[in-house]
Amino acid sequence: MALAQAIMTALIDADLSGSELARDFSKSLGFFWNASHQQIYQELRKLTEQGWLNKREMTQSGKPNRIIYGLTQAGRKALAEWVYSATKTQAAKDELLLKLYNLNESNAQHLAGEIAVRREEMMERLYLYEAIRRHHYSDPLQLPVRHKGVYLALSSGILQGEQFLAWCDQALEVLARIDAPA
Amino acid sequence: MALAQAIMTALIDADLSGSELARDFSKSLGFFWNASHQQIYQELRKLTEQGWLNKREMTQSGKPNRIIYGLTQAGRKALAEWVYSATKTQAAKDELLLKLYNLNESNAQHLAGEIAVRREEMMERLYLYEAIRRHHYSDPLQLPVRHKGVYLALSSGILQGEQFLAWCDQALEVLARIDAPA
DNA sequence: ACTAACATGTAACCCGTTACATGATTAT
DNA sequence: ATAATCATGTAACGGGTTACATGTTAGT
Repeated sequence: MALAQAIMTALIDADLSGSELARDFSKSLGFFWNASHQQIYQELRKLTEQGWLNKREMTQSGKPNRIIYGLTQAGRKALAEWVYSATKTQAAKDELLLKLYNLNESNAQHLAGEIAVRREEMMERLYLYEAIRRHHYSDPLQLPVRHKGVYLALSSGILQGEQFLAWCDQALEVLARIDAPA
Repeated sequence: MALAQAIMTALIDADLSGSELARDFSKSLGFFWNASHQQIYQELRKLTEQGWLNKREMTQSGKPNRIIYGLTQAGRKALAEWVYSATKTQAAKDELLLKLYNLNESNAQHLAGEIAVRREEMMERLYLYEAIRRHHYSDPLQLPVRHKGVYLALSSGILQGEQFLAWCDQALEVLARIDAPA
């Protein structure tokens, strides 16, 4: 949908190689935007051809050479303009909700188990988010403007996560009251 | 991802035509699972070939004939088994969060406007959810088991929506404090 | 030498979206 | 008659996922 802009956004502050980008997309920015390394390499080629990124090879001792990508002036301009374009959204799809539509006495405990696992995973993710917030965004009012935006995105993740925990608790309570079949 | 199961789930209680399914997928179940009519017709064909759905033509006075689909025994069995399979999740992708990573003095008011619009849309959606809850799920403890699952899915939507409103308020406050460039 | 990990890719497939097509009925 | 709507589709395209491919370096 907007992988190009996601990559360019990741390159605002620092030039990165494909593998570094892939790693970032499974962390920070990746909390809100997933991308596999295959997608990333393909998009990097397109963006370079388009003149929005430039690349340079970096010889490393002890590692294969990396190709470092950076935003061109044209790239920064395109990214800044994109902010004003129509904003696309892709709603989440979670098979768990669909499965709940199929709830019955037999599968209630199984679904409760799935929810319990999800709850744990979200707890871990929230610890991570909170750690980032504490270390980098403890005083939101003092942040430079752009970082306030990043802080809001992080906030969104934290609020969503907390809401999810509350929902899990409610769901587990409901499911626990359903008697197994005779 | 699981369009087949989404369609079968919609057919648990009642046999429906393609167009009715398409309408449902822009309402109730569709709150959690989007699908266009093109997808639905294609999937209906596959599911019928597979023996999970049967179809019958219904002559209507005053409308073109509709083809009504219903679950077969094999279909119900497959759906019940699917509940125990690995649960896939597709995280939401919202360009708005990405755009916030690009926040600056110039675009802050534009982004605030976008968030205000989103807030309104979510308010409307929440009114709808709440209306459904009041009319059909006012006493969750007394619901038949399967409907308790549906109620939990609805609950999830409501909690998510309320969380989103809270986030919008927070974001609008932060953005309002950013001074426009000279 | 051999294995594991790193870095960069290519190819095939699936699914969802957009655009287009067809026939039938109702309203004007 | 004609336009608008309903119902059911088909075709082309694009993005994402999965699987596979290749070369390099570090560790043993």
